[in-house]
Amino acid sequence: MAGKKISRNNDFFDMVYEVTRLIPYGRVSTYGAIARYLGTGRSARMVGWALNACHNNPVFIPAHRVVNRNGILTGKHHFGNSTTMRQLLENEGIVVEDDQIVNFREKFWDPLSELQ
DNA sequence: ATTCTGACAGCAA
DNA sequence: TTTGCTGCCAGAA
Repeated sequence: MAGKKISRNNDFFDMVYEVTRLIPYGRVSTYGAIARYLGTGRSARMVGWALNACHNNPVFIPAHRVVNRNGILTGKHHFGNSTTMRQLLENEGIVVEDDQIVNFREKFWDPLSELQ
């Protein structure tokens, strides 16, 4: 192999993808929670940036299960149509009203406490 | 190398 | 309560 770098080694991006993949079906997490789990609690924006490039990853990543700390679908505009993210969530039994997850507190999955 | 930007979060008015 | 500004970090131009 003549030094072909498809994806960087375990970068922050891959870490984000890995955690995001661990979010259970029907549950959601937040950018800040993932960032905090990775140790860099103040890089929540980087989590979003990483998910923005998640299409580079061959593995499916349930990025629709990641919302902001208020349970709002701030990244819906990055799923092609503005309704795709909401549909994906509702498909998993999550109720979304006005771009916000209903009973977000109950659906919230925190890697810090769940994965320990 | 320097500057800009962003799928956030926290805090001040 | 809602709105707006600031800090944050890493990648892209």
